[in-house]
Amino acid sequence: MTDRWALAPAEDGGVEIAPLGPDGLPTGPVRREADLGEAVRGRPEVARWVWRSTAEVYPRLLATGVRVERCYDIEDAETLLLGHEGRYGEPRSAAAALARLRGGPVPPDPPQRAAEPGSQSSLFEPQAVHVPLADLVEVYADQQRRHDRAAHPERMRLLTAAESAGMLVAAEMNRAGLPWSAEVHRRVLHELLGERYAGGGEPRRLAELADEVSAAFGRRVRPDLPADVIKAFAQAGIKIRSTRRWEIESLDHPAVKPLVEYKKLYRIWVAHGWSWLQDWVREGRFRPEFLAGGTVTGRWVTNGGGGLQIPKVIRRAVVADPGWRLVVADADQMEPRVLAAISRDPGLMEVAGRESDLYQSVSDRAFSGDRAQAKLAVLGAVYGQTSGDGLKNLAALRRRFPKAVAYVDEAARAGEEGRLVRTWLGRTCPPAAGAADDAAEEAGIPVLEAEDETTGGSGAQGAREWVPGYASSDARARGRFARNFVVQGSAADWALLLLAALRQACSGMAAELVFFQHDEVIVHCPEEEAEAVVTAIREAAELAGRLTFGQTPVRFPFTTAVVECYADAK
DNA sequence: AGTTTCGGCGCC
DNA sequence: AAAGGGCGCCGAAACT
Repeated sequence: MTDRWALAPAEDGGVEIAPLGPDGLPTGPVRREADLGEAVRGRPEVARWVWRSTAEVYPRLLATGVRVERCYDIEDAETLLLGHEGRYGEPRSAAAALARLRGGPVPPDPPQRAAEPGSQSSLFEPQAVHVPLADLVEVYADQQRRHDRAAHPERMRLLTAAESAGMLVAAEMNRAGLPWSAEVHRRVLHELLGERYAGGGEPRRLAELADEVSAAFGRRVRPDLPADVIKAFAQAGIKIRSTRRWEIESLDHPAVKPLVEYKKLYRIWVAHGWSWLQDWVREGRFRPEFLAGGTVTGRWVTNGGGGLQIPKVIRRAVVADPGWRLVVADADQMEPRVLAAISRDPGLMEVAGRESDLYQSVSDRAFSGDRAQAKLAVLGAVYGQTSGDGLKNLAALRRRFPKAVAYVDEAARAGEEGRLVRTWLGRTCPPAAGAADDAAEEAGIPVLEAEDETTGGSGAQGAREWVPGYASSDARARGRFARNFVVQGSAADWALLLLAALRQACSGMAAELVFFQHDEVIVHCPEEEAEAVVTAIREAAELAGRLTFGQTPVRFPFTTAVVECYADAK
């Protein structure tokens, strides 16, 4: 069961396949077959399929009813390996990797295309450069050798395997879709926003709130225009820098209440209103296009429909099919648990070794029981808070959990200095653009930004004014980024292993993974499978912890809920 | 007229 | 009281 085979769809619609040996090179001749689905379906003994791009191949396999257990995505691995080697920005396509191997001219990557409502256009990547199987396997064999040269070869192998598994999960989720009741969604919209008026203008409730805002100012004000709102407050003798809610809310003015309410509802209307429903929900499913590893930290993104930003009130529209349930599972305090696992801070590991509320335990030890302060301190340490109560709390945290804080401090310092920063499994933070520039600026030397090639480098168009303190604030921003990167990214490493294990556990059931959001997963399953799924999630979480971080006392508990409606999960 | 950036806010 | 990390999305404003 250790068979690995390489696969490449041929340009004429057939498929090329070849068995691979331990070195990653073919052990037999490349075979051509007419049908992609049959080629895979007829070889259940293959334990891992090696291909250029999961997004190219797997949706087509799924469309013919074929699932695979494991794969290896060469272009994804190329991206991770290049990053690890400090070569961010080099073209990552298989064609480029092949050209580097052979010393030829390296082709730039084809441009990405945006998703369009209702289509799965970008999944098929028709613009990608075709690489024949005989060439593709050379790239693969070379990548195997490059894993050996990584800082931690075993972890790097786990990373590329895990992200390939994530891509299988993403493709399967894209196919399944999130169960969505358009009827419930419309009911929620009507309750919140009132009737729609003909002509596509604001619904009744928004129009009323806009009138209330205008009445409070004594003149016509459009609450959706920040410039208009700032001017209106200025005329009322109140200076504000922006119209952000936290800045508005503290003001003493009769317009505040309807304005804040307007902003909240306006957001629902424009981002998840009737036109969103029209664009993104088909046949009882919302299909955000999940993209594994879509961010530098390894978190996923969705392409289209704002799939990872579904407002809480709109989650009432996520409803299981009749007789089915949603198992909604949320990792408890994932980021501080991951920080415990990667920093090996004894105190934090002890706290994270229990399943009980981690923030409460931290507050008992360092914040005299004030959970809110403890949570603020932990998140501040992870996000790089630099002012306010955060600093005071950070000092308390540092006294009790010195290794944990030192770990993120060191990441921040490395980031500021432009050194490579990696997650636990080896995903590497891109070096900040202009790191060298900033070093120069700190020495007081004005620096020009990179010049636009199309201007021929003649003008001062790209010049940046030199401002005292500017460069160091930029460096600090890179520090915050790197500080967060090691925690958020290592959490993403762990989450990939979790998904892979959960997918494996569900493979014999009707249950399907339908949603994943950083530390939260939803499985859609027949009611009678729900308890088995809950168990599978718990076991997958612990397995992922061991696989990712090795021997560690840190636990990764989940809060799970078996519900018919997503909104009932919390 | 078409494209890019900005402001604001949703989620974690 | 004041504001730190990662994203996507929308309309308006600011550009070419």
